Formats: sequence, structure tokens, C-alpha cells
Amino acid sequence: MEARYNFKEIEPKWQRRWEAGELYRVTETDSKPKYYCLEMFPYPSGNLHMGHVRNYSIGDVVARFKRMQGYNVLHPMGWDAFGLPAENAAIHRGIPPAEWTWSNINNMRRQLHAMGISYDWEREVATCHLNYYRWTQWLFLQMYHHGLAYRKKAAVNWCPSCATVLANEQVVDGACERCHTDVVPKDLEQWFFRITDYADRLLADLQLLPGWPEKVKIMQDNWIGKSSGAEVVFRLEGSGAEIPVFTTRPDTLYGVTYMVLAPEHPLVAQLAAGTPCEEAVADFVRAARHLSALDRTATEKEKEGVFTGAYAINPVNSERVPVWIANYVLMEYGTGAVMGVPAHDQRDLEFARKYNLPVRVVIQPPGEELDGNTMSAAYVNDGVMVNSGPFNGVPNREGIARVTAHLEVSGTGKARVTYRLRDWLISRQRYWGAPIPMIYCDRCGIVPVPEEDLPVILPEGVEFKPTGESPLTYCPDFVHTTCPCCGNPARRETDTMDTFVCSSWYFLRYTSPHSQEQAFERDKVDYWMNVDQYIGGVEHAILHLMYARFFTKALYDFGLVGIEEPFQNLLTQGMVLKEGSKMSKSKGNVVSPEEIIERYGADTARLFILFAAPPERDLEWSDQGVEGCYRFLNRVWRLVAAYADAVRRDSAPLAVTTHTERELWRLLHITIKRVTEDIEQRFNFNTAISAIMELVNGCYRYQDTVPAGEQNLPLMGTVLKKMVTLLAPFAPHIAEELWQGLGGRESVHLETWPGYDPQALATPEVTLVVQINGKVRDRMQLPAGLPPAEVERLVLQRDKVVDMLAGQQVVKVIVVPDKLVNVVARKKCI
RNA sequence: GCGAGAGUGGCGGAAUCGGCAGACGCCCGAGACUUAAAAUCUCGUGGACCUUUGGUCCGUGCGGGUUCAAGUCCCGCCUCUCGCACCA
Repeated sequence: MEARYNFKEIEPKWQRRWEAGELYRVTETDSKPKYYCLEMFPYPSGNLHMGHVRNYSIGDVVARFKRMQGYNVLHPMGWDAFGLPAENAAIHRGIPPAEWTWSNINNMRRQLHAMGISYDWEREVATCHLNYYRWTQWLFLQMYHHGLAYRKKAAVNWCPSCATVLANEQVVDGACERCHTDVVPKDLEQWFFRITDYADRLLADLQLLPGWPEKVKIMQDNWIGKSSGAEVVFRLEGSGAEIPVFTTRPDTLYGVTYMVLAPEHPLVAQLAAGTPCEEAVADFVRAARHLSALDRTATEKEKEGVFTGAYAINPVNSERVPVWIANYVLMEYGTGAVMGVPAHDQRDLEFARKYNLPVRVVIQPPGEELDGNTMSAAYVNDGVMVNSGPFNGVPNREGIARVTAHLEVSGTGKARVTYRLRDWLISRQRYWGAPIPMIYCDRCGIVPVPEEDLPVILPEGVEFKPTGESPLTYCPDFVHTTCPCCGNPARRETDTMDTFVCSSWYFLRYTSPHSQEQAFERDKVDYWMNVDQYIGGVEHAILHLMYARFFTKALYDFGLVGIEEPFQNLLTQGMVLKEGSKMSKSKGNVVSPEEIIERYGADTARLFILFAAPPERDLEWSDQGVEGCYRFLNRVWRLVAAYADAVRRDSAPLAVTTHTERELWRLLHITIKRVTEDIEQRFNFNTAISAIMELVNGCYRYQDTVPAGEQNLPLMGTVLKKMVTLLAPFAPHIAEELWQGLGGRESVHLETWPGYDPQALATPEVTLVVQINGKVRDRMQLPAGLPPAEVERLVLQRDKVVDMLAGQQVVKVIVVPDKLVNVVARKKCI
């Protein structure tokens, strides 16, 4: 073996050999248990960043570890390749999106190769490839045929900068998730997926996912926002028009003193028509519509409203209540109308006080008398119903069900469940995406493209005009087609699909990536799914992870897959920080993976990023930390190099005799245990690596303490070989080279993961900590496994202990076997 | 405001079931090797105090509590990060 660790030579060498030897190719087999390890595929921005390096390093440890444990591991990689940046590059630099994207993919694929990640590249997919997006389109058609894809006109979120609409999930604090431009409402007819049909299952099945972080499940739970209550129908005085409201508190229905509509509510215009309020109402609506989504929803914003001049009738007591419109009512939630119960709702109380509306207490807390005229905070807790006609004296919890039942009997309301979740808007007015395979025919209406006509090919050479309409609109060859039903001229849909549609099923495509006949082959899906371990950033906690769950459930219902949840276990990795904040070009704190690999090699980069913090936590980048890992690999190299030749030639049988040898042997087995458990049970790669470091330190200690001629070569050989196999998932190239240096013939990555011998963990002697009154006072070397009574006797005999206990009386002695003794003593009373 | 997570040396972090706080690494210091430097190796490295070999006390955000024993469990706060936020 060479004396020097030359990563520049060995890393490319092994990458080539692994690829040539098809080391990471997999096919279905019954001879091993399967394991599907998946990292979120990247958007091909052009270069890997440290977040990718972290994501894929973590995944590679899992994949290599499972492989060594005898699993048939599927570990694929691909590209989430549709999306806006490609189109923006086209606009700003004149490069066609396809060309830009493919060249980025080529560069990033090269970078991933240089990382030495063990992918089965044979299964690579790119969502912008015809052979992929034709199936995205096919899946859209399945959604359509099952009534889950539909078109409707709605107030949608429009990002003026991206010149397209966005799904609710892609709006953060009223701004575009991508470019942070304020989103404006726009009335447009768009395609939606009926994800709300799955709201209950998406919520309930979170319980099927014990392997997901609680945090992510809570976020999805909040996002779905299920709330149970009742729909109560108020009627307008005069016209008798129905205004349903949603409430979670039907028990407070007798406390309604007014009602409020959202400014966008369809009844608003006709309510005020002809009343003295007409003008004021119109002004108010105009002003509200003008506000951005962010301003509209700001909590601090004062509640404002205006009386419409109309009155509605409370169905339970026939009371006449004024109808207002107000800025705090959202058209998107519930029915867009709420009943005002100021005594028992803080928002309503604030509103009522501002506009001098009456406050009527209908829930009386135990042992307290509320006064509607003076109360300054709404009473929202439990109590007994009062001023509530036949329900007086009913505990309010019980009242919820009883009032609801009463409404149902009288036909003025019913129990209802409402969700915050909205249907998924998937239309995008952009070019670089999968065209929605629909046709508009003047005679036949909306007609789906027949499956045999797929794919609807995204045309090349399209002009990009930033008009707010899809560039495909200006591509006559694309737009003009014939109706599949009647054969007359017809128009194609020109919007493309949200890229999250593409990424909602890619994990299925990996199981049969080359299938020409199907999106995925059922038997392959049945073999590989679920994904056993999914790894990615927490920023996808709602978006991608909920869409993918929705797709899986829909496909299950279509009979296309046999599983209802795609990802069995989820690991959300933390961010990579530099100087305490996320790496970003604007902050100028970006560390380029390519430079690190160039300087220290991929193994060092991987090792550092795994060593510096546990995966879920944010990781602070440290150049010195990288140096440290590089030093460690050099240290490992020198150690192995010092013994490699001798170990290779040595054929003596292994025998462990001296105390020092037994210590080294024991350290080896402790290390195997620690590394195995740290990877398998806790994903704590940082402590796994530190365990290997300790083993290496132990080897050096042995080398230093035992004279060269007396060193146990078979022992050292065994220890080093095992150490190299433990290192293999973390630093695959150097491990391979060292393995070969130690005489390994096959790849170290085909080795079986080492097991430990529980007997080797046993030690003849233990260091017993002696505490007196909970403070460490002494240590004793004792034979392991002594009975507690014997330990107690020995401790109490010990000179030092006797001295320290002088004048005191032993009250109690606690013995933790082979670990610790605590002598509880107090001053003797004379 | 609601929900979740976190807070441990100069730094990243460890302590897995209540049992030696600070593993491992970085930084820093001392020494060895060297003409010299780099590299490497060895030793030291939480704080305060003491008469030394050695020992004492303090110490895991703050204040209480449970316990023979608390970074870990309980109660009450503080700070930070993330998510949601007029959701009727």
C-alpha cells in the first residue's frame, strides 16, 4: 500500500469500478428482504449545494448499511426537472429550457458520481422526459376519470412576478413561496385536484405513520385543519334567502346578536341594494378587495365592518339580527358567513364593542355571574346554558349535540365538519411543465385527450412572452387540434401542471423506470413499496409530502397500487448553516461542495457532514471541522498502511491472550455494537463515527504500547478489517482501498456487516464508583459480577471509605451492579 | 395568541432506561521529531479555591420540588428556532 492517502486517485478509480461492476444495480428477488431507501430528488439547479450533500450522504449511509446487512436495497436517483428557473433562464439568457435543464442534470449527475453515492443509475428518471411526463399526463386522466380533477372558476392566488397561479400550499404569509412577491387574488378558471375528498383519510392515516417525526404530522394535521360543528341556516328577512353559517359552537346559538358576511360573499351586493347603506357597503367591499392577502389576514388588524341594512332571522328563536360585512370573515373558510356571538367569542366581542352591538351571555360559568354589558373578555370555556329557551340549564358540552339535533329536526341546520384544506390548484400559466392533456371543443365541451394519444408533447422553439398566459397559448401548432369526439377543430389546454404533480408519484416510477406500457408495473410496485426510509428537508412537510400521500391514496382507490401510504419512515434533515444562518448567495456564506471535494475528497466531505451534528438538527459548517475529518482519514490510512503488508501475508490463527490484547478485542466489539445501534436505531451517525475514531485511537494505543515484535498480527488484522467495514458506509472510497490493502478480494461494500460477540463485551474487572451521600469519593477495581452484598461489604471495609465515614452512621447503601455504590450516612446522634 | 422543538466548556456536540457531566472532534497551550517549518506523535485543556503529591467547592437557561442519586422526572418561569395564526 502507498504510504500516503491519495484521495484524488482512489476516489475516481473506485467510482469507475463500482459503475463498471454494476455494484449497486438491483432487481427483484425473493432471496433477500427488500429495502427501499429514498432521498428527495433534487431540482436540477445546476450545482449540488451542501443541503444536497447532507441529504444524499445520510441516504447513502442507510443504503450501504442495509445492503451490508443483507437487504436487497433499492436506492435510486432522478430529477424533479420541470419548473420555473429553466423558463426564466430562457427568458433572460435565451437558452431553451430543455437545453438548460439537461445540461444542469449532466453537471449534477457528475457531481453526484463524484460523491460516490451508491445509486442504481440504471433507474434514473427525469420528470421533464417524455417517457416520464406522458405518465404524469396519464395519471391526470385517471384523476379526471375518477372525478378527482375538475375545472372551476375561483379566486386564486396569482404571483405577478412568476406570472402564474399558485396552490394554497405555495403561499407563505401571503407571498409566493418561491420569490416572496405578494400574491394577489385573481378570478380564473383553473384545474384542481379534489384533495379535500381525502382530507379525512389524510388526517386519520397519520396514525399509520409512527416512523414519521411528530412535528411533520402535527404540521399536516394543522394544515388539514379539521373542525367539527354545525351548519346553521339563517334566513333573510323579506326575501327569505338562505345564509348558512358554520359554527363550532351551536350551544351559543341563542347568543347571536348579529351576523357577518365576508366582503366577497355572493349575497353582499343584493343585500344592500336599495338601502341607505348601499354606497358604504360598496366602498367597504372595494377597499377589502384591494388589500393584499397578507394585510387581509394580519391578526393585529383591527376588525372593521359595515352594516348592510338587511336583517336575518335566527332559526332557533326567530330573533331578528342585523347582517354586517366585516374584514375578519374569510370567504374561503366555512360558508363565508359567521354568526356573531360576542359574549363567547373574542373576535365577535371586539367587533360588537366597536359597533355597539348587544352582548348576550348564554353560557354561564360555574360560580360566577357574567354581565354582557361589562365583560371585557369573551367567555369561551364550559358552563351551563342560559337565555337559551328550552336548553336552559343544559351543560354546554351536552348542548352542542342537543342544539344540533334540534336544528336537524327543524330542518334549519345539520352537523357539519369543515376543513382548512383547499382543493389543490394544479394549473400553471407557464411553459416548462407537463401539459394538461385536455381539449376544448365548441361542440363537445371539455374532452380528455384519449390515452392512446398521449403524450401531449411539449413543443420546442416556443416564444416566451411574459403575458400572464402560458406561452403555449401563442403556439398555434400546439393549440390547434381536433376534437377526439367529433373530429372538429378544437383547442388544447395550454396550462401546464404544477411540478408537485410530477413529484407526487416518482417513487413509484423508480420501481419500473423503463416501462413503455405503464406508469409503473404493479408487481414491481408490490415488491418494492413502501419506501422504507425517506429522507429530505422539512420544508416539504406539507407540500410534497401531503401531495404524495394524496396521490398514493387516490391510486390505491383506482386499484393501481396496493398501499395507502407511500413513506413508511421519514427522516427530516436539518439545514446546513454557516455563521449561524442558512447558506445563501445573497448572504455570501455559501460553501461549494465541489471545492470541498476537490480539496479534501468526497469521503472527507461526507464524513464531516455526518459527524458534525445528528441528521435532524441544523448543522454549522466548520472549515476546521472538515480539516479534522481529513486528518482522521489520514490517520486511518497510516494505521492500515503500517500493517497492510504484514496482515496480507499473515496466516496465523487468531488468538487473544494478553490483557492488552483482550482490551483491544473488547474495544472492537464495543465499537461494532455502538456503530450498529447508532445507525440502525437512532440515525446518530455523529456518534457512530466518534465510536470508530475511538477504535482507531485504541489501535494506535496498542501500537504504541506493545513493542513491534510482540504485536499480535492476526488480532490487528482482524480489528483493522472490521474497522474498515464499519467505516465503509460513511467513507466508501477509502474503505474500499484499505480493504483491498488488507487483502480483501471482493468489494468491501459486498461484505456482511460485522456482528459483535456479547461475550467479548464482558470484562473481568470493573471500575466501581464509590459515592458518599451522592458525591463521588473513590473508585475501586473489582471483579465483575460480584453480588451486591459482597460489593457493599468490600466498599465499607475500604480504608478511605472508613476514614470518610468517621463519626457518621451508615443509613443505607445503594448498589448499582458493576457501576456504582452510594453510601448514605449521617452524623451519629450521641 | 396556539402548537412543536431546543437551551450543556472557547466552539460543534456526547451522556441511549434516573447512576462518574463534558465522549469524539475543533480551537488553544506545552513537549517530542526537525537546521527550520509543515506534517506527525505525546501530554494538557469547564470554573473557582487550597499547603503540595493531591484535595475541596461550584457547574447542564432561571426558580422550586421528587429521589440515596436529576442534564435526564414533576411544577413554575425566561430565551431562541420552527410551524400555524381573525379558521367562526
